[in-house]
Amino acid sequence: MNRHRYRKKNGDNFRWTNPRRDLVNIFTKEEHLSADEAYMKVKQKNPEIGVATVYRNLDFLTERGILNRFRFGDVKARYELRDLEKENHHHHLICESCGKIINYSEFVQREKKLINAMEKELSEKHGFQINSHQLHFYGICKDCRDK
Amino acid sequence: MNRHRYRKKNGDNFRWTNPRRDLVNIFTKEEHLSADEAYMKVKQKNPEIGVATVYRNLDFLTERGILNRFRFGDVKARYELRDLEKENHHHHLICESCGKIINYSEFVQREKKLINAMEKELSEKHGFQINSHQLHFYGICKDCRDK
DNA sequence: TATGATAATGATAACTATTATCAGTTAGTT
DNA sequence: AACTAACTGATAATAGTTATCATTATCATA
Repeated sequence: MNRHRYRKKNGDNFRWTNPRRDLVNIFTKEEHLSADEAYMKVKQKNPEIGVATVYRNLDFLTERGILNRFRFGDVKARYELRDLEKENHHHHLICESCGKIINYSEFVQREKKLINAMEKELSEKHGFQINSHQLHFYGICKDCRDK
Repeated sequence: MNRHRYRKKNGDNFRWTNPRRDLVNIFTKEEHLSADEAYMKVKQKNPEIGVATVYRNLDFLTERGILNRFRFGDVKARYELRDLEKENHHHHLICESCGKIINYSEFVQREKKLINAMEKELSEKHGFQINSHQLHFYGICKDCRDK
């Protein structure tokens, strides 16, 4: 009886551990952290934690659809909480000078129409099943321009 | 006299060397190569070449606007010749299963309108000077679905 | 055409981000 | 309480890239 409950609750027997909870908490406060940045943050709460655990759990959370993983111009991967509500759907402006990342959610409505049409045509034409899309703008942010 | 000619010809005194020529040639034949893949290819023509030279020149060519550098889901960077003519403007479908990259150029007209509008508004609102954009679709390609 | 200046190269060491291994720990189940 | 499997932290290993440095190649001028 409990067994079924448990199984039901978390699909394939994973455990909701402290490192996982901590990571998610951190990403509710700050976005676009890389693995090492996230590692620093968790360490403040739990100094015992190892890097490997952070990497493993960033993978874990990404696979489970809790985090999004991005690779902007940088070598290192960056993460953010997945936006479950459509209202939060957004894309990114990336500053090529300082690396700053800005979210924007303007145009989501207009974009959605186009994206839907594209997904339809592309899947028909290329037999490609589209799961997600990323629209990135690269350029120079205000601060860097002012300098 | 010669001096002026020379200076004029190649802005800040770079030299159009064999490794650079070879790399560009390779990318006219094949796209989306990573540094190590490109290295293998140039080596066939010039076995003396070193990896460092390849990395350096991929940077060089990217900075000079001759190549585009991308980072798809993968850690490694991939390159393609920059499309100078508008007709070649395209984006990418990336298979999350096998890593295959497909170019597509459908919707470029419709997209352009939206992108222009976005660039305008985003630059006004965020003071961000946009230099380029990338639109990537992630999903599963036909071959992988059929398996 | 010799020369001096400097751009570019190749070998290799160093570095950064990430992944694999493994023994020990923890949590959930019986 | 005992068993099992998930998870952890330490650490070694790997992959991709960058830095260093001595040598070579190229061009502009003497």
